[in-house]
Amino acid sequence: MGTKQQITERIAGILRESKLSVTETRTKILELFMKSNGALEHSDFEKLAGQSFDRVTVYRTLQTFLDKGIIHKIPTTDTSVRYALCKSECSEHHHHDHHIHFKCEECGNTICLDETDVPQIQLPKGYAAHNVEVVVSGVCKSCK
Amino acid sequence: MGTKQQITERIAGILRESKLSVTETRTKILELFMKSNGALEHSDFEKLAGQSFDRVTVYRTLQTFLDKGIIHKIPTTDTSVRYALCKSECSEHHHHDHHIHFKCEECGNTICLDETDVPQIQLPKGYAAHNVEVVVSGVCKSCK
DNA sequence: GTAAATTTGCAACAATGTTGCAAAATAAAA
DNA sequence: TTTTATTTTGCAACATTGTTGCAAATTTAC
Repeated sequence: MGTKQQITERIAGILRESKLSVTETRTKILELFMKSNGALEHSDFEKLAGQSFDRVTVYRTLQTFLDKGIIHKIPTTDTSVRYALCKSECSEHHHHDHHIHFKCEECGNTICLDETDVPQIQLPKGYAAHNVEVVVSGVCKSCK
Repeated sequence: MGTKQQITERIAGILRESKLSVTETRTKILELFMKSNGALEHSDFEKLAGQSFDRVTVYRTLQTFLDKGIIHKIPTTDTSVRYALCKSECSEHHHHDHHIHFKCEECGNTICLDETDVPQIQLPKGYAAHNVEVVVSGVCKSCK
């Protein structure tokens, strides 16, 4: 994954590409996403960071990242909202979120299965599909 | 769909099958589900009913219906939780939620496409799938 | 280094979800 | 049908989560 220094550089690059100021909070939140290798929900940021972020700042930062296509949301059946890093093909104007999500019932982690494409769905006549979200739940590799 | 009388009878039947007391609130909430032909979220109940339910009662009623397999949740990317009626094959111990959900971007409605099966997903090695949720968003029949 | 623009943190608020408990409604028993 | 036991409801109080305005601090551009 590279040295601390390299990661910080990479993060600064991502932010500049999206025309965002490189701030401490944004850098730390992106770091958490890179380290976590899974989806994070709002409450994770205040815990994981060790230090405490301001709640409002986290909300605003996540919204900004969403707007710029740096992260995407993952559907859940509860009230939590989960976010994950987008791959490089995503941009502010075009989201290629063509992978499925896997939620492990053991460890609770949600991860993006980037190699697994979402299937074609044959809808009834009269329906037009713009986006397909797939969330599989079960037991993940590590918990098996 | 039958007369008001018939519907009330059918609802009472559903409740008794699940060993639940037949109460006014439960009956009205099930009526709303049957009328709506789509998914409902919590705030809908207080609005749709004309009268106002107690918030706590609605929460508890929905939780009870979930436990008994009368309704199921639908994943969303926001903090709202959406519920829809289960078909007859569902029970307290076994959920056959093998249909996909469609969310219309025009009217905002979410409906169950009961005829459309959930596709088989080929997961990477080491992952075991227990449940697959599919939510398609786009434009529905009525809004086209 | 200074000025302009952006971001942050606080305070205050709004919305949503939860728990305990007494009153009311429903079901079961007599 | 009336009485008793069980379940459900509604209220109050609280906890959690998300939002907005604005002044202070930070970052960027000059």
